[in-house]
Amino acid sequence: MAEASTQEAPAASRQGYAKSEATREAIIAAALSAFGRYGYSTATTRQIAEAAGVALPAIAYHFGNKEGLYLACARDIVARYYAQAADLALEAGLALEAAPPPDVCSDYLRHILRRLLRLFAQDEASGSQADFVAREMRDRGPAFQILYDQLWAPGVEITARLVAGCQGRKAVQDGDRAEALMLISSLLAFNTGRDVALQILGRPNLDAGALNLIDAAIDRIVDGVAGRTS
Amino acid sequence: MAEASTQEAPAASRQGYAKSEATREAIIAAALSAFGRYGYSTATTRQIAEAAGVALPAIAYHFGNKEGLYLACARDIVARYYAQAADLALEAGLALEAAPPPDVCSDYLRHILRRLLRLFAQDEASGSQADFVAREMRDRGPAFQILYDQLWAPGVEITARLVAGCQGRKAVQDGDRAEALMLISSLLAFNTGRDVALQILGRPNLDAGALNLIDAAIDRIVDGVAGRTS
DNA sequence: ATAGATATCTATCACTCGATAGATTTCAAC
DNA sequence: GTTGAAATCTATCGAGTGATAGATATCTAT
Repeated sequence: MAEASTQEAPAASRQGYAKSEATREAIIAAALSAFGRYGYSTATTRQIAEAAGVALPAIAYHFGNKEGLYLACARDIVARYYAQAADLALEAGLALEAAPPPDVCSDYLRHILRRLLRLFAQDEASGSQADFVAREMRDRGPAFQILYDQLWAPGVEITARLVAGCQGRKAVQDGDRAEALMLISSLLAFNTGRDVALQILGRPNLDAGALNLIDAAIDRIVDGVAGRTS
Repeated sequence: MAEASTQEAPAASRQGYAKSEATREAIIAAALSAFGRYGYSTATTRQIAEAAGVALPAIAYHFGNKEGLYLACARDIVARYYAQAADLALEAGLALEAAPPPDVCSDYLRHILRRLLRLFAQDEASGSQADFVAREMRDRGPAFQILYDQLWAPGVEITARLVAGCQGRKAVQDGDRAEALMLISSLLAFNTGRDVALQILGRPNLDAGALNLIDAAIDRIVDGVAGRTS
């Protein structure tokens, strides 16, 4: 038995089945989808194993137990995120050091929110990841601290700094954080509540037309935050 | 056995234990809290029975089964809502018939959103109800259709009509519905995500000061929707 | 008081869950 | 080839779930 429960993959394999790493990734992909859709306690390990095309004990072998798999998913999300969206956040963070004028800040804010919307509405995989994170922020599971510390809190803080910048301030106040939370939360209507949103908008899916519609809504809301007439 | 599974309470009791109705209400209260906090499949009937101070089979007796209890909770929420918040919605609906000027519409919008915020942030009971509804809108459980048809869709539509009115239009467009969804969803940050919001705002609870902070954020966002400089 | 419907309880069933013991297969090193 | 570690599987366990059978307690009508 390779002790894989706490952190790492069972070491660089020089023996055993060749597809070990592929199995690991298949399990994580299936788990992300299942946990994102059904939550930690409702998603079952059998369900995940079947979706991944492996037998049940493969999960225990690679991740120790259900919670280990859940944590592995969280770490995977964080890693993917840093390889995917960190560039924009970093750029905005650097730009903010120079205390840019309000219109630059509101442009950044618009860009970040649009990017976030597409992250939510995008392909199945990204949607699952966003679902996973959003769910964890609500129903504090075992991965809460990881995702809060490494994704949610930094994301809200950057957004809050942009909100403050929109109003010509450099220091972030609690009101900015409240607005940042509300901005991000407003986009969750199209992630978490995608089906309901589609039903209300009377559309079969979030196509380009729907995204444009929502982009326009983002623009108006950001205008309000920035105190500007559209 | 009184067949109570599908709809009604076991008829006006003229025999049997006197506290029957009180038991029923205690179970519903406990169930609302448990379902709101943990969701349909994670909340257990034993947990609910214990919290209600009754034995397990009391649930089956009064509500048929777990799903029956869940549906009874949903109907209870709808009933409470109509007795509680329908006045404001009705008033706004009536006022809208007269195609009021934008500033009147945005005032209504502000009032409704503030009321909604307090509904979310209020006492334990109201919070549980809001949790229940929000959860059902995401994780379509057995009560989805009831709550969608009787609460969510009408609420979004009224909000969308106010958004349209803010922009001087009487006819509701899809963009208005998108904005309405986002406005409501933004408030969910303080219901669904209450703990995270408190942590980010660095406050122990949603007291008057916090509410004022959020009210100000609502004002700015509504200003944006109305296309008005604050 | 007592009969009968109503309401509640104790005890238990069948099932699903996460976990794991133990057999089996794969693959690189020799 | 043979060997041994790594990876995967089949089969099963104990705990917890929703449900229910059947006994018991309560209250109203007579």
